[in-house]
Amino acid sequence: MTEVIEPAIETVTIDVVLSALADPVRLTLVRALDAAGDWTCGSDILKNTGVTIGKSTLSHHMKVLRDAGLIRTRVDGIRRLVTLRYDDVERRFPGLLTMLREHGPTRAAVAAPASTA
Amino acid sequence: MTEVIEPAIETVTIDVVLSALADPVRLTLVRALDAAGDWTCGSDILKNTGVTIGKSTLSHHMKVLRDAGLIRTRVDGIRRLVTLRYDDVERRFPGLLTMLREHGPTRAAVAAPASTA
DNA sequence: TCCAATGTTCGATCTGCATCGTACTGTTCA
DNA sequence: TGAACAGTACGATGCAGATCGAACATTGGA
Repeated sequence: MTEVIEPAIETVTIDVVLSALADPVRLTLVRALDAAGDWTCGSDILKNTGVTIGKSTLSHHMKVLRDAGLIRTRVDGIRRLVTLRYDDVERRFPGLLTMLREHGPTRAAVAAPASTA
Repeated sequence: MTEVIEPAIETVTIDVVLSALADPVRLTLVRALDAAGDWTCGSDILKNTGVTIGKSTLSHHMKVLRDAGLIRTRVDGIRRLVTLRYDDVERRFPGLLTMLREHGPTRAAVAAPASTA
């Protein structure tokens, strides 16, 4: 039940949030966490999203998202469960996550793996 | 009165917008254009913001912002006047520009140029 | 006790992009 | 005509960050 340290939402600046969301992989992760709507572990996210990156890279991205105040991490036995800090983020940046939700993933990002070629 | 080509706001994706806003210089430019609220030329923006970059770099940033649907450019004699596509952007990404406006520039970004050193 | 699974940390590498300088275009004005 | 000005285009450079692999820590089972 140990909580991993995270910044208070009031201290998070929009500059950091925008930088965190500017990366396509991280954007995919955030959308996946939003869709899941519940505590999810890293390896499951990789399976669900189909993103093919190493676990060290995933760990790096998670840290960026955590430092940006976007996700919360909880230790549960062998794994780290993460979830979107939806309420916190919506309180500080109203409409931001809603925007991501309504403007779904870009076609290219979705159709990329199994194309007709 | 020639208008420089710009993307239709409906074709602009949030991925591109987030990438455009992730750069601190471009964020400063957007805020400056928002504060100006009117057609402004590039060299004036540099003066007003105190940003110290070459004109070719400024031109590059303007192109990124234009391609992201955030600004509009108009040719006026010897100079290019730019303005924020406020209504367009607010229509497609409600709350985004409001968010930038309310969450003003980070302290570090403001105090940087004229320090005590 | 040992092993497999999940993540983190750290160093190395590689790529994308911000920046610069130069050359060039187009415009205004003397 | 030519000079000055505003901006673009392009190639080169440097740096930040995305990625990887290996080593390590921790936990849960067999």
